[in-house]
Amino acid sequence: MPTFNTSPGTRDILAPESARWRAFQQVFADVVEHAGFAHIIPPMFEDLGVFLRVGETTEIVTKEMYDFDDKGGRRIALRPEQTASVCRAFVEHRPVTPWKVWYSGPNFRYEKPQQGRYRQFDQVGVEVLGVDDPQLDAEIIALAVEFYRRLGLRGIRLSLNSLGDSGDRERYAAALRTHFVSHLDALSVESRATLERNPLRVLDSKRPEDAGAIAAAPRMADHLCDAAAAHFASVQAALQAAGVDFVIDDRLVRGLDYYRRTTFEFVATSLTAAHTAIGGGGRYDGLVADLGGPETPGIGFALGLDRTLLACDAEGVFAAPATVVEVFIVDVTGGAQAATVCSQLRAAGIGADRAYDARSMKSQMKVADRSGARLALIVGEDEVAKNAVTLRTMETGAQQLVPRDELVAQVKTALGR
RNA sequence: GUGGGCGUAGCUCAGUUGGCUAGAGCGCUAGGUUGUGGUCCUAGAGGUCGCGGGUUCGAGCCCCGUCGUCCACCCCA
Repeated sequence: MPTFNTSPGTRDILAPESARWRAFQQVFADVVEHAGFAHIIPPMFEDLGVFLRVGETTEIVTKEMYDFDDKGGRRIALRPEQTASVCRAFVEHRPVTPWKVWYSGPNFRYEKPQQGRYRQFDQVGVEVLGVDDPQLDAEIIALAVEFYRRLGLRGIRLSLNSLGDSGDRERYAAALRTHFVSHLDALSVESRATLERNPLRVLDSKRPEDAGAIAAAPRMADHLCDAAAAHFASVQAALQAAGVDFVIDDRLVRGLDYYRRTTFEFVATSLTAAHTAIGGGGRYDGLVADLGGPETPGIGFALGLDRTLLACDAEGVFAAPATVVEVFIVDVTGGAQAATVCSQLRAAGIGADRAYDARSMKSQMKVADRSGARLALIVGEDEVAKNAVTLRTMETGAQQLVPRDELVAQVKTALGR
């Protein structure tokens, strides 16, 4: 018999981790829905063209796209991120602005997997379309910070930068190219190749040999037009007013070509592996127009679920929630009693489970123990004869006989409800 | 895409210079206790040693390939 495993870069999320994922998404939904964001569920695949707008020099597009031809001859790609899909949805439905949406779900990139990097990876995020106001930039960032706070994460560093308007970005890229070309022999081979594709990305190099040339490179701050500089200053002022700590990092470029003006990134200081960036975002004021819509400003962020949970592990916070089974029914009279009691308790809103296959009491008690239930209900011949059940508190071993018609009430009392 | 480490039971791993029927702990099942879990004791089930070739009298061990996985680079969440 052939056997199968998950495809590379994918995995099964089993309990109790799966419950933790759900709790993570629930906390996020609570935070953003209280801030007026509506849920959007875009499709997991779209026409490849939607994602090509992300930028033709980004690696997401050039080598990581999970794409294929479908049976209708369409060129399809599994979404590598959700911002482009949200913008496509905006152009398709033309909702009134400001349009504030949040999402949660898997994305796909064809990469070589390693810790914190998967071919299918989950993100939660928000997008706002139709608002230029720098106060929104600050509010978006503060929203992410609030979410981290709700998880219990403390070791978060927020890096902030402005990439300027599209004209600024081009002028800066040209200045960088000139600078690095004149220092070509000081650059690593890899960075020389990066320079060909996208001079801004050279700033991201972590190679020690590049440090000198990067330190001497022109600064983005000197290439911002007045409007972009004023916007950036307002964002900083609003963040300070909101009490959000940040550090300006004018080497922060980020991987997506569509970013304009404000960009930011959250780094988990508790993580030591390669992937310490657990979330990021920024403005993408030209993206809606690139997708055939009207000129519409946009801003948003995406937070990586897997990596954020790794950070939670490193800090020992946001543990998986406890089991929902509160009562376990042990029935040594065949199992019919367990069926009745189980459905009675469940109908009363009490988490209940039972054993099967008429196993011995000892064996059923073991299962009860493993289930994590606080209470066991034991049904044997004696109890049936007395029209009662034995209620056992697992932690103490204390037992009492409870008449069947008082069962639900007594269980609730024992559970402290 | 590049480089390196590692693939032996459900899990974590031993396995000597290549040499009897491949082991341990945990977990699982059952019993010790025919009405009681978490501790303890006993027994049992469970493995084509990732897969395919090769070398050899003989391969879990050596060689080649392949797949998977982990780590780093690249890049990013």
